[in-house]
Amino acid sequence: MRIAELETRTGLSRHTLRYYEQQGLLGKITRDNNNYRNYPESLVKEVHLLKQMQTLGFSLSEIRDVLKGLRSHGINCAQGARLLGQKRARIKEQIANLRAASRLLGKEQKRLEERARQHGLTVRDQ
Amino acid sequence: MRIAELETRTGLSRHTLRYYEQQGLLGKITRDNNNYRNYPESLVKEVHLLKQMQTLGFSLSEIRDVLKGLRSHGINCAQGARLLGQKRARIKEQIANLRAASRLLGKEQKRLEERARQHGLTVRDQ
DNA sequence: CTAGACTATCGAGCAGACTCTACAGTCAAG
DNA sequence: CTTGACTGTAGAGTCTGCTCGATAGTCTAG
Repeated sequence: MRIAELETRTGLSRHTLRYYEQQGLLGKITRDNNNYRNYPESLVKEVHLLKQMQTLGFSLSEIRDVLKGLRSHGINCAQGARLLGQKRARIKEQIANLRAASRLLGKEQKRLEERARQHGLTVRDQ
Repeated sequence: MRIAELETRTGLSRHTLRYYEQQGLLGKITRDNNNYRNYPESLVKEVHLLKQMQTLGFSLSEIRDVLKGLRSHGINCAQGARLLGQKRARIKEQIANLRAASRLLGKEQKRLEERARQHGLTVRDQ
């Protein structure tokens, strides 16, 4: 597919897509005779994973490593698997962190709601 | 406490601490007669929360709002509580995302391990 | 053959979050 | 009273991750 399609299907701008390619995040993109990029179908999924990992706080270079691992069919499988294992461990940690933060914020939230009530104000959902 | 102590107790550099203050993340810091900052004990905890939230992908300005909310004793309690509620909602979303990502990576990890085995390689933990 | 849509490269610019350097005031110890 | 550790301000520089603009090649329709 061409860049316009990938653009609409991933929600990223062409600028960003080309930037990602340049940063080695998308692997080798083949070109047509006219020098236009020809993205493989599979990239849509990869880009979605990329975005997801990004919202989870992974840096582009970390994501590059993971995607590289996923693409390593035939070679470096063991290494790729190890890398994914590491990322999963980090994700597990993050979940624990999130739970802790949520608990803490929940406690503070309650406190503030209590105070608000004392001030005669009503707490409304936005 | 002075900046050196806060530095060691939070693991942030003095540069970063002053930067955070300048960005309004630490609230109003009082000064001694010599113009040295005098940080309250409570800041240690706040900075820890700050760091935690940051690893969770919150921006400094979002964190500023949350910390402001926590500090709003007496005023804006309702608003602070609402804000915390919003952040918690976002955290909940993130947990769901993380779970999904972990599942996905787990599947890929298995696949790669399988392939590695086929290639006669052993998967070792790092 | 030309207009318009699409594609390409290259380089500049920008926001966020630091990080560092230069220069100067404060203070306790010797 | 000086030295050295500590503190302060101000401003420049860095790195990441985009984002935009200029300029130019390609292709399809009329």
